[in-house]
Amino acid sequence: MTKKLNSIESFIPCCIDEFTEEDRDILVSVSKALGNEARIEIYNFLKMSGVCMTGQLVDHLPLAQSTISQHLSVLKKAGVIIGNIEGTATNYCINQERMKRYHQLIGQMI
Amino acid sequence: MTKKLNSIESFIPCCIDEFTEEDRDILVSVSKALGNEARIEIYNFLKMSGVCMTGQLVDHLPLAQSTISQHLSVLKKAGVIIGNIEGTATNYCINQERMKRYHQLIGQMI
DNA sequence: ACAGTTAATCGTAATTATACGATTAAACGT
DNA sequence: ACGTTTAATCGTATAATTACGATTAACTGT
Repeated sequence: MTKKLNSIESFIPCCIDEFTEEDRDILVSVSKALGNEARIEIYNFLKMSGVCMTGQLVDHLPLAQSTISQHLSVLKKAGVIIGNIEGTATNYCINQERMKRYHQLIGQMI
Repeated sequence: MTKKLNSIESFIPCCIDEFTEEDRDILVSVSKALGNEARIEIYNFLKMSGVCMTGQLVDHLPLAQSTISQHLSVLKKAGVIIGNIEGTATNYCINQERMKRYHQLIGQMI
């Protein structure tokens, strides 16, 4: 008898574990955001520079401006980075809190 | 002047950072492997049970046996889990070493 | 008001991921 | 030897991701 579900939406975690729905969401979304070479590179560049504008990333990476903007959007949606609009530019920086939480959750998984 | 590269293969990290090529690879591949709800669920189930067979996961998750086998393959390729063939069954467990290293790398990123 | 700068969004093509059922392969029990 | 059990692999459909150029939107400076 095979299962019919085409998605994982209906997961009811049957085993008692220490993760809330929100924890799971952080784990999946942050992992997904970090699971790409360009985004890891963006993250590290951001970490080194503290804060930087999209333009600097465009200069640094061999990718189109629109592609980098898309990657920044993914990182932002996952809460990994924060963007502050300053005039015509946008300054990005790492969301330390979110990353600390992610680090903690990975720690709990070991 | 737009860039022509269609991939990120040729990245030469221009900023001095503490990550080796291998570190980056661990970060990307483990993140990618964990960036999926079904695989997080598999991971947690594996963590709770210590060791388990594919069959137990098939019973636990609302997914086809082939799909779960595919997810296990992704986790295995990323080094997140280890599979031991025992007769007709395969016993999976978490690769503690790999996860510890990943945890450490995430820590370095904060 | 208007040209310039910066980044986001749109439209789209190509690739990769996710899911399934069916089949195959390997080891076990009788 | 033969059927059973268990998990991997194959073939394939659909969805999501990744990349691009073009366009749009918003703020600056003159």
